Amino acid sequence: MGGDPYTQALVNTVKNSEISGLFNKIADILEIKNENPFRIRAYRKAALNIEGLPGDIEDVALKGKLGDIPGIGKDLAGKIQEYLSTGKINDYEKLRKEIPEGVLSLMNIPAIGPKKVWFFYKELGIDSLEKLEEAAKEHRLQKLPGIRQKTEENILKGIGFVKRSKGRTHLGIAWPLANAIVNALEGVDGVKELQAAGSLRRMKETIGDIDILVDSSKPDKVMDAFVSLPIVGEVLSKGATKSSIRTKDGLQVDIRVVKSKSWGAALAYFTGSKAHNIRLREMAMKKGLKISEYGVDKGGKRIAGKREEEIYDVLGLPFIPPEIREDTGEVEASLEGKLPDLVELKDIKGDFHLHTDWSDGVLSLKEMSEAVREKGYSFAAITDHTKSLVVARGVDEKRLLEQNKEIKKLNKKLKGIKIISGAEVNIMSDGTLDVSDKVLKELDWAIASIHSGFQQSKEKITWRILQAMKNPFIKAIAHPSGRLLGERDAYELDWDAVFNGARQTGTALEVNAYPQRLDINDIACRRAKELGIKVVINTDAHTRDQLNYMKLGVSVVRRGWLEPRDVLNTLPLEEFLKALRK
DNA sequence: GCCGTTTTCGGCCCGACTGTTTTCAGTCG
Repeated sequence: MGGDPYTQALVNTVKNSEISGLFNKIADILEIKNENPFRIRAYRKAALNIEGLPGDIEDVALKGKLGDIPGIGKDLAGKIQEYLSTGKINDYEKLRKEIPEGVLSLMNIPAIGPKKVWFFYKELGIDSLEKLEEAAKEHRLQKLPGIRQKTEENILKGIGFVKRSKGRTHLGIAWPLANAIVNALEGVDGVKELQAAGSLRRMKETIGDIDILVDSSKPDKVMDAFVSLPIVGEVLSKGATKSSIRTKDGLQVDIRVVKSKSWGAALAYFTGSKAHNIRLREMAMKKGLKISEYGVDKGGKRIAGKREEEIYDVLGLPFIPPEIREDTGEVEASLEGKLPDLVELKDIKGDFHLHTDWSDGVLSLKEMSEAVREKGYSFAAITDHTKSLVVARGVDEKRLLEQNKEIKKLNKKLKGIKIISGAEVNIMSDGTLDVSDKVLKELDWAIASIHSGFQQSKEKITWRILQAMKNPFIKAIAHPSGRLLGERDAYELDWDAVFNGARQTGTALEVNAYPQRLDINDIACRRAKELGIKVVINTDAHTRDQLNYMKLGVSVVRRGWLEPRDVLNTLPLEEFLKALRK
């Protein structure tokens, strides 16, 4: 395993999240114990920075560079070292004896924070979700001062939410929903501007909740319209400038109304990431400026805030696109004038992973071809499943050659679009492909992917992929990690070997834009770019609507800092085909 | 517990909303 930061991030950030998890737990306990809030914040900040570290913390520790991580001083560096060498942090072991694990877990319930957790534990000995639920149902909480019916109800609701919570929602669901909300509120009286912010605007692959920001002279109208939307399942709060609802599907949506003069500052603030905002605020402080969600102040005077660009302007920074606001080097790049010229949807000239009714797709060859032409692309590849994928009615070699002929005929008739005949070839569990070279040779484009044997060893699966890469007709590996967000983890893979293989054989890696896949992910994209490996963004569409997923794929590579030259889809056809010569 | 071209000590972000109060504490982002 090499020491490259991005590969490490992909395969081995286990220690990072273990340590950041422990620091957060320490912070929770200190909070419950009502300790110095700044000490608590120090732990939280350190946890955030460790979680967002682009490499393995063990490597950083080996180089003696722990102190270089923002928020890590002598004490916390010592605790990290202690954990890496002994697997434990002694101080934490002491703290957890004071506050049982079950008590800590109550912090996850909405409406419950450190004060109530401690209060319930101290007064009623409540140390688990179940005990709290029982106490609330028996109205025993109401016997305590400051707790009445409403609080008890909210606690029960919160427990219910935690119990059925499915965790984060993927972009494929959140993105259209946010758009629908924005569209529905656009026409409300007094609304000047309206936009989704938060992790959704940064296009993270999964999001916790949706944040909508509104510039309106009549906030009450916005609030009324918002809580009356048909998607609303429950109104969590409704105020003059801030409201929250939970949709019928359980997704929380927050809305916030600001004045025009604060629009830009609020947009920056609510877009985040938190780590990025902290960096900006720190820079501002050094310049004697103060950034808040309302604007930028200098000596108590407001000097910026109306437009988001102004926030970066006053700091002397070029505008940083939302997708890379993660404090993983974008501030430095901006300072040095080295921000990437990120790929845009309009740069995409084709889609190279499409299914038709020859296998498990819905559209005919002709319908799919016309659908891609409508998307404004000048070329596309049909890549139906091959024979061993029986569940998807994979095509055998004979049918594949027939389809190839059909496509040639179709190309003569169709105007404004060039269809490339291809296939999504199965990588069998023994590393062979289920289509012969003789047939692959007839195709313009073949991608290979794993659809079976997910449980094999890391070495075996890696080897299978490397075998496929060595085949001169395989131009790209489709959905390389095999993960399905919220459903299935990625199979185990030696990513160093996969990246090396891709580089040596000139094989591209796919960014599959299917919302459950988004595979390879943003971090891997950044790694690929560093190594000069090309990526190709494909929708894997089986229907007309799914062609729209391209937007999600583009957002993945944008988060991975990719520029048009890093992405095969941006090339004109001739150059595309030339780039494929292995 | 961290940090430093104002500082090695004394700062460190705070406003909105709810539910309980009768002027405010707790939670959240």
